[in-house]
Amino acid sequence: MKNKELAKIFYEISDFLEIDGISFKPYAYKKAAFSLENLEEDVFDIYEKGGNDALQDISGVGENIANHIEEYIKTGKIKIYEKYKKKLPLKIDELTRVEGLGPKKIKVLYQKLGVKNLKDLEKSAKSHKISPLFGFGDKTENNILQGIEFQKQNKGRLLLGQILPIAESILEELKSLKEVDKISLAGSLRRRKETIGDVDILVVSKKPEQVMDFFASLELVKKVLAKGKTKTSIHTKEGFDIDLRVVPEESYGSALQYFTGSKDHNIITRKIAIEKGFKLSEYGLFKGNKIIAGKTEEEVYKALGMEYIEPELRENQGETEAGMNNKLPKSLELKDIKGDLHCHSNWNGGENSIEEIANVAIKKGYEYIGISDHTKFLRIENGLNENQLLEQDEEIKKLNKKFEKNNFKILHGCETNIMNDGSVDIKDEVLEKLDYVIAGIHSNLKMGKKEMTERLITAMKNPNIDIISHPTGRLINRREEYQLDFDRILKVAKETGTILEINSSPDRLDLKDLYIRQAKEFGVKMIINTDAHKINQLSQMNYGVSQARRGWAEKEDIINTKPVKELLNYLKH
DNA sequence: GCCGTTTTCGGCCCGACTGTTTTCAGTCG
Repeated sequence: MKNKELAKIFYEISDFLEIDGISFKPYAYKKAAFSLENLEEDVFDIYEKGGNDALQDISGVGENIANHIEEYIKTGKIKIYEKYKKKLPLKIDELTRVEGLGPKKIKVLYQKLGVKNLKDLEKSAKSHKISPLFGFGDKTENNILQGIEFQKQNKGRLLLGQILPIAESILEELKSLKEVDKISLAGSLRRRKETIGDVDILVVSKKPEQVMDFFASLELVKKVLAKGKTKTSIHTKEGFDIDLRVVPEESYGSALQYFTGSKDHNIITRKIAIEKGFKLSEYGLFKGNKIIAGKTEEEVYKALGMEYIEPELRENQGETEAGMNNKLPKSLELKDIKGDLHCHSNWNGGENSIEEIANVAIKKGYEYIGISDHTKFLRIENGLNENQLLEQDEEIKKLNKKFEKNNFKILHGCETNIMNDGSVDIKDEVLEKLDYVIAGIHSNLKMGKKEMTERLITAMKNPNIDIISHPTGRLINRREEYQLDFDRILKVAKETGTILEINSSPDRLDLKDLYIRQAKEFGVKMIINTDAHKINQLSQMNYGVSQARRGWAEKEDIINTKPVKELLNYLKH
């Protein structure tokens, strides 16, 4: 699929144009890149079927960009992109990822100091060459250094949401081979960790050579790093590695247990085995030379004297002890989710109508869906004002009549903005009329800890605010959480009956696993929402569910596992 | 460079905040 490659190029062209001080064109390229990125169909196929005209049917793609795409399909290159790369030989994506650095600052840094990449940037900042520049200062220099440090910590790890769909499609391809008897993902991907270093796949096969040959010739392979009978490693075009291992049938379970990890979990389980007079390895659980378990994970855990431990829990956070005392959480499943209360429609910046969203929700088997559009402070998302919210209410009432026969209900909410003082940007008398209210922080993210905590607490004390969206504001690999006294937040959430969101968006996953577990211990209720801005994002619910599982949450902790009547009981009004 | 119930040109990308300035440019959501 070349869509992502092309999107990346257009994003870069957009940055180049911005550096050149050209207005509006960068916006056009960004829009086209965004469309391509989210396109379901391969742009090559679209071109093959309908030519240049079909390309221009893609939203944000006109004559010029269609020509660029055509040029790329035919020659593998785009001239103006090559020209810019020569003129400004910069690692633009690397540099713009540093928070506070945009195209204009990058241009100055390149012209005055010859900064081309992150390494140059760090060198210049450390030797204090940046602060004397016009328009820069001590604080900017410091922020740059902090930004670089943050990026370094996250190096080489991609988001779960980027990798899982690719890995699952490879899994499907391999599964279709008749030589493959059993197959599973392993490693951090199977544990649904929020970021993934590389992908591990385990296979049982009597003809490993054929499986390895097939795997090494997959379309997404950029380079084969190693290829043998039991292990093949490849580097993908997407920039991550996949290891495929073939293991004997009789030790499939112990191998899966071993390669799923985590490392700390494995150390603990091996210690437990030794205490019981066994030896645990990827080849099986042994008593002396005799194998006593290994075919399935279940029998391995059972032989070790514990309940089966779900992969998401295997982080050495007390799961083995809980497993021996029958105290593991009852695992939450995607099918337990009965609705999604954080969805944006085309009334604000979203893409689809309320009716379209409702129809997808019905198809998913949901009992309800909540529409929670942005409100007026967020101009760029076309946030709604009081009057528009009331108009929207009328539309939803009409639609609800239509959907009565489906036993399905649309709930009307909104996602208000929490201002600096903890108030929100919609009047209480309108909030009162809605089924529920979500409130979130979208501005002034760098407040001090005390102020930020007070800001959120004031919002939670508002009797009209039911749910706090993405409570800690992090963007994985890109932005730190707000500074918050999270214990106080949990205390006030419990006191006020405020629900905390587990946002399923793969770059948020906010609350994170650790906080989910804390919230559960505090008795704070949570809700898993997708924050979908278009209908296909409604399918990202699985990421929120696996995050909740990693946080030991059970059905009773998550309010949208409840039917609509019970759900409404958890809200404040 | 794209787009159109404002339709082939003239809008689009607004407003707050930060860090730098001393009236504002750059960045972010």
